[in-house]
Amino acid sequence: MTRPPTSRDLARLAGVSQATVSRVLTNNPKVNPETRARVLQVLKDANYTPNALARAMKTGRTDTIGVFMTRVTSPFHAELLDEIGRVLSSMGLHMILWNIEHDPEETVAAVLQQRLVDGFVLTSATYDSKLHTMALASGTPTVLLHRGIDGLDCDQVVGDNWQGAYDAGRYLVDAGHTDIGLVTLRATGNTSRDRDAGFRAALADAGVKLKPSNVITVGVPHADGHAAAEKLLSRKKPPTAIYTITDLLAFGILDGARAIGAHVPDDVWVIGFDNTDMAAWESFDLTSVEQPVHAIVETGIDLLRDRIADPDRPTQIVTLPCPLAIRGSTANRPLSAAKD
Amino acid sequence: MTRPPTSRDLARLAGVSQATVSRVLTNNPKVNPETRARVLQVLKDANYTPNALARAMKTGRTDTIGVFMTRVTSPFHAELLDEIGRVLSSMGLHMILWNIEHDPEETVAAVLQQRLVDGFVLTSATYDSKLHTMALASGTPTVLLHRGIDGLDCDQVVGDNWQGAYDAGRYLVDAGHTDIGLVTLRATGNTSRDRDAGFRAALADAGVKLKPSNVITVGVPHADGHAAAEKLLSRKKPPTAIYTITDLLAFGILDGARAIGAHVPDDVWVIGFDNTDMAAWESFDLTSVEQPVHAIVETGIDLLRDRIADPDRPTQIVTLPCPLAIRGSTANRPLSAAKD
DNA sequence: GCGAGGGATGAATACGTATACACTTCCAGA
DNA sequence: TCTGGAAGTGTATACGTATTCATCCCTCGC
Repeated sequence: MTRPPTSRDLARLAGVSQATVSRVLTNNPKVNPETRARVLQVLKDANYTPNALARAMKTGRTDTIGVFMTRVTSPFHAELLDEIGRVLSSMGLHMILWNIEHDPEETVAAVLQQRLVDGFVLTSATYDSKLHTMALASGTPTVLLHRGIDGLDCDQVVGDNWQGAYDAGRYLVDAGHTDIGLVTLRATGNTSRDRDAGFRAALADAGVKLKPSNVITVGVPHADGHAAAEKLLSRKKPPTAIYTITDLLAFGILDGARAIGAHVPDDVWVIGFDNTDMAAWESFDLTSVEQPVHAIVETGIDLLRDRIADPDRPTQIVTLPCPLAIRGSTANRPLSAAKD
Repeated sequence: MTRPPTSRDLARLAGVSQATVSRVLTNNPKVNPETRARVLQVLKDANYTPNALARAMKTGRTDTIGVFMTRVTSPFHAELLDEIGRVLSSMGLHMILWNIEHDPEETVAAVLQQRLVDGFVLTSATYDSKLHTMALASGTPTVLLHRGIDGLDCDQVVGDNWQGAYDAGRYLVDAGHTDIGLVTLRATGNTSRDRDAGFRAALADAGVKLKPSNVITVGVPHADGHAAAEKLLSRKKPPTAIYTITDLLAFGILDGARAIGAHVPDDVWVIGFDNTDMAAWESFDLTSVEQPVHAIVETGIDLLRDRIADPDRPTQIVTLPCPLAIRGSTANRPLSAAKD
């Protein structure tokens, strides 16, 4: 037959009622072992799979999680997405992926209310977006991963960006750097904000002044890091170290340095943020503050499942440490050399 | 009310039947303009969104496409995924993403029959996988993007990998190279096979011998390219050019070269395949055979929609050209130098 | 003035499953 | 012997929407 067989078709074949077939499918204990075996055999012979839509409509559960993300081509986001996919599938959950860069706001708004997922994962919460508000208002369980919103009554799992940035700053200061560059982003979310603020705090605490001319605010692409490095390093007296708030920008900075003949780390140290896989590549060999992607995702999905199971539980905000991964872009060297 | 309002609730509010509300929602012309306006107002006031599951169950269409993919963290795959997401969302379609690396075979098999998507996009078809066979057997419209299966009666859109590889080989030969390295993958799909075979054919046609010791078969990660380059370039008489079948491996090769002090392109030329965004980065500046990602995806999704609309139309196989993007990793230089 | 026909709407049903409820059988306990 | 209840199964219904069919009213043409 061209139409896929339904549980009713198979019930007839097995000589039982549709209800019994359904009970077998849901592992309902109230069914005679012999009957169960017979039905299972029929199901198997017919290569039957329950219609997920009908099941979802009846139970109200779709076993699907909606993920909102941006810039999938960015190395860190790709790793984050990969990890989310891994964890969800290990739990038997499907993933619907929405790229909020591509989807117009009204589309997203409609999607939120369609009840076609059991929960939402937001990875790119920003202060100037209403997405998280709308998601919460929809009544669908929601968790914020990677980026959080302070004070929002919503489960959140984020890295301790401020501390990670502080440690990076402290590390540079301790190595003797006093003329330090900061390539930063306009703070649209807590990540960029804290990665900026924590770093500044470390320098301030150490009494190292951050020259305004050493701070460059850019956009997200690699090319912007490239341009910033050229700008900073083509000065008469360029900074001896540059910290930036994403690995992607750091790669651009390394490239920019290469382009104008500045050597890393001899002429300038470079530190990124995210510790993506690529940071370990020979081309970059980048010191970077690590995002505990695995733990963030694992913890976040757990929180989401807990909330799906019990929507009224108190919200939980988890902050995970971001340790510094040291590599060749900041090879330690004598203090005097750094100051030179 | 805590439960989302249904069309029946709103029908009562508007003083019409549920059927009329439904007619308004589906833009059925057989409804009085005044009634339509009144209903629309009520819908808007209630901020109503139709239940996607119920609608899908009734119409048999979910407006969702299932995408099967691997290695999202690989630059090319990330670009492919991004493009697929862009195109689907521009058509108002949702995307369920399955990573066939993570999902066990039986999970995938079950998914294929659940009718929860209108169509499948397979981007990683391999000869030793049954995925494409199972997808076709499920009766759900399916298209193969990027990787194809020769002779399979299924819509396919692929790059002309063979020609692209041939052109790359020809380009090296024309530049005077005679001692050429090939870093290749075990041919699990048509891409790796053709990117290998086309290159070999170009050399053979030109009478340039490919030394067996110059051919290294590796795995997909960056590190494997790195290792291969070290192996090839640490010889007494290393090849003067290396071609490989993915950009990711090429990046590894560039890194490996850097690691042992070989200079690109003075000591060795390097050519990759995919022409990812990263190939243009200063660190790599990689000559690469371009995959027309945009055209592949756009064409592929069009084919898929056509097939959804008419399942019985003849299958179509589209092959798009893969031009060579030349960059600094193969800067042209005098022939004599190349031979030296 | 009357029937035909079209426009607008409501009532009823179906999609495929899960589940509350009713029913039968059979056995234990009085 | 009778009864209560458990085990197993079937019947009926609901999920929320789209759609067929029937109904009603109004207009138009004769």
